[in-house]
Amino acid sequence: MAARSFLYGGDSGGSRSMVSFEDKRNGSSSLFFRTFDQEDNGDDEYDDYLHHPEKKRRLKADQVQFLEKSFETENKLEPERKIQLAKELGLQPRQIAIWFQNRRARWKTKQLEKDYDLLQESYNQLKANYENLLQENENLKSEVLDLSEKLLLQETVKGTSDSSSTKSPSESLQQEQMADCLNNEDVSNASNVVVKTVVSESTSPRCVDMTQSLLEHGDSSNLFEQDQSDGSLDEEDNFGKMFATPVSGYMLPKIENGDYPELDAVNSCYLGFHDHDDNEEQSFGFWPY
DNA sequence: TTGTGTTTTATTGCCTCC
DNA sequence: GGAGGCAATAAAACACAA
Repeated sequence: MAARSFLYGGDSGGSRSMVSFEDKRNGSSSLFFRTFDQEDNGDDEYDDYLHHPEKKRRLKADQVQFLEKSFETENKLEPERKIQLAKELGLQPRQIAIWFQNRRARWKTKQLEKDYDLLQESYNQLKANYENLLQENENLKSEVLDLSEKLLLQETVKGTSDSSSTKSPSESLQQEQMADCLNNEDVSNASNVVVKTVVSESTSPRCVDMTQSLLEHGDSSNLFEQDQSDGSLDEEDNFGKMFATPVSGYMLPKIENGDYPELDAVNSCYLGFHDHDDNEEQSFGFWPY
C-alpha cells in the first residue's frame, strides 16, 4: 500500500499530523483544530497528544449542514474544493475527504434500497398480471369447451333428424375430427376444428378477437400452450417459465433482438423478458412501471 | 445507570488511473 | 509510484428502553 500518514496527515502533501480538541481556554465547546508540523515534534502539546490521543469527535450540526449542501451540488471532491471547504469549516482537508467518502457510501446504500424496492414492486405487478392471465386463460378454455360441446350436440341432433341430407366431404371430415378430439379430451385440437364456428357464436369479444386472429395467422397451436406442461410445475415455476416461453405466442408481440414494444401497446401483458435465440444466452429486458 | 443497537468518524488494504 | 476511490471494518458517539 502507498504509505499514507494518518491522523489527518498526508493530504496536503507533507507528513502532517493533526489533533482536534475542545477549546478549553475559553470554556466553549466549539472545536478548533491544531496542526503539528514535523518541526513541532519537540512541542509539549504534541507530546501531550502522543500520550493522550484524542477521541474522535462528531462534526457540528452546521458543519454537517454545510457539507450536505456541498454534497448535493457535487458528490465528488476536487482538491481545490476540498481545501476551500476545509478552510470554511475549520476542518482538515483529510476530514472533508473522509466525510465525502462516507457520505457517498451512505448514498449508495440508500440507492440500493430504493432500487430493491422498485424491483420488488415491479415483481409484484408482474406476478399479478401473470395470475390474471392464468385466470383469463382458464375462463377462455372453459368457454371454448362449452361452445364445442354445444356445437357437437347441435350437429348430432341435426345429423339424426336429417340423415338423408347431403353434406360436403369436407364438412363430414370436420365433424369427425371434432368428435374425435372431444372424445379424447383434446381441447386444443378441437379448437382448431371449431374455431370458425366459435367466432360466430362466442359471446366474448376477447374470444372473437382471438379466434379471428387465429384465422388470420392460420395457427392456433399456441393457444393452449400452458396445457402442454406436464402439470408438475408449481405456480412459481410457471411464472418463471413464462419469461422464456410466452403464454401464447400469437397473443404477444413478436420480439426481435431486444426491440421492445411500448407496454401500452400490448395491454401491459408483455413482461419484458424474452429469449431471442435458442443458441444465445437468454437476455432479460426490464421496464419499471 | 447500563446494556444494546445505530450512526458517524476514521483506518486499512486493495485497486485504478495518470 | 503516488494520489485518490472504494469496501470492509473498528471504534467512538449517540439514542433509547428497561
